[in-house]
Amino acid sequence: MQNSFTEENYLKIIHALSGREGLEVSTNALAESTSTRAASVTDMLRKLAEKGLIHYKKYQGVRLTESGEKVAINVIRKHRLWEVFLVEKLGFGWDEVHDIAEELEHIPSDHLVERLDSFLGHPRFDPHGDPIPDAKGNLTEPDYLILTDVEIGEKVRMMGVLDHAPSFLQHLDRAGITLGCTLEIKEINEYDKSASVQIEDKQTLFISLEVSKNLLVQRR
Amino acid sequence: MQNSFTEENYLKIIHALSGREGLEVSTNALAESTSTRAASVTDMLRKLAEKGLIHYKKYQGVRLTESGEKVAINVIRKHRLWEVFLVEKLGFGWDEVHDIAEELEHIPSDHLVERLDSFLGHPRFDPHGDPIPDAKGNLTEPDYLILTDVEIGEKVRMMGVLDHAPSFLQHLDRAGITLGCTLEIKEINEYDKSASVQIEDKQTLFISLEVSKNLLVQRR
DNA sequence: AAAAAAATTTAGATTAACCTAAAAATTGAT
DNA sequence: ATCAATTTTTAGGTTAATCTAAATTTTTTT
Ligand SMILES: [Mn+2]
Ligand SMILES: [Mn+2]
Ligand SMILES: [Mn+2]
Ligand SMILES: [Mn+2]
Repeated sequence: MQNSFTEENYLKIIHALSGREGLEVSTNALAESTSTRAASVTDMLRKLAEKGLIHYKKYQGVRLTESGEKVAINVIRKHRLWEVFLVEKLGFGWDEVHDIAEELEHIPSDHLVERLDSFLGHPRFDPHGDPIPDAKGNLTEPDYLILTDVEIGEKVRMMGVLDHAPSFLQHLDRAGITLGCTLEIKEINEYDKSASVQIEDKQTLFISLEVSKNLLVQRR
Repeated sequence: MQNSFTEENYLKIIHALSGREGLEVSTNALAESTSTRAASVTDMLRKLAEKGLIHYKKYQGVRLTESGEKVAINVIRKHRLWEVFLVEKLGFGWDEVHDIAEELEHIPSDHLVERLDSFLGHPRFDPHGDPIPDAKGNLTEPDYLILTDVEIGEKVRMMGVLDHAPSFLQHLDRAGITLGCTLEIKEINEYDKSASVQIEDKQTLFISLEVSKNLLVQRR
């Protein structure tokens, strides 16, 4: 039996919320992320458990089974490949692609995904810096740091974002902060923890703590 | 309110069945084409009528309203553009793309369709020779002839197919009959109405009446 | 113009994915 | 360890899209 659109969304969200350690995910957290009520989540969990896609015992939270993990990673692979397509081939901005990819990720042909992957040149990362699982389902999260963990004086390379909201991405565009650019922390303001950051050895500007918390970077 | 996947399929099928004269379509014909039962069709017709997408009076068959026609043509536009993408960019065969396009045609972003159209270079026809409606919803069916209407000795160009079944398309591939190729009717067999046809001034082969009935061609 | 056949609609159910309100289980705070 | 707060589940409903079986309308044949 095929998994529905809705089931795939649940699996993807369970994957995201359980993090790399595969922690248990709570009913309420899922209700929040799926924009449904806890009672509806319970219904769906029973169904997913019956299909062998999650481990579920009442009141104990859920984890993906191997088979559920496989489905989730495949959906993530499709989501991220389609985002690359939209940005690289169709010229969309990185702030415009999430909702469209949210639909495209449920198109079911394996043949399609593999051809799309070739057409795009087997990209390793999506337009937000997130890694793209390979055809076998291997997904390795690179361990970047968050900008708030960088010391004054350090030069880092911008590698990804934690928040994918269009408004955040547009804010970065206006500041000239793009994937791969160089950032150097000049100073950190005691009062509000905002940072003065030099971008690409050019202009220096203030970055709020809110923004710093959502920027993934790499030492260099 | 948005139209569901199912509603879009009904509208597209009503469009196809009512032909260019916009004839009434019967409940049974729709049940056949949608692979559902007549009772289910009746339910859906009531809904589509309430939304103003079809003209419907009990026992009288249906026609699309202007608004329904617009939706149907937009779905057809998306279907055919995605088919061009799959063949031209991803390298699929013309026999492989229909089912995938059947899913992609329901992805809702207008912005996406217009960018896809540009990316593909505003193609006028899909891989099966079917015309692609423009962004304003204009769809002009070229008036091709069916191969059975061509006289002995005439040279024609192959412009499209009436049957889109993979098995038929593969049969044409094996015979070397592709879109745009030249065909000359050498003779017609009295017994079974099969035709001897010369393809691209090269090999001559027999084509059954069944095949001839599904080939659209143009005099030249 | 009946009667028979065919097409269509209505009636009454089912399934997936949701909901609200109430009950039960777990957690956490004294 | 007990009680209150929080979380989760159960109970009972709704809506969209389907179904079968029965009723009704239209069409065709005699
Ligand atoms: Mn996204
Ligand atoms: Mn992304
Ligand atoms: Mn098709
Ligand atoms: Mn086509």
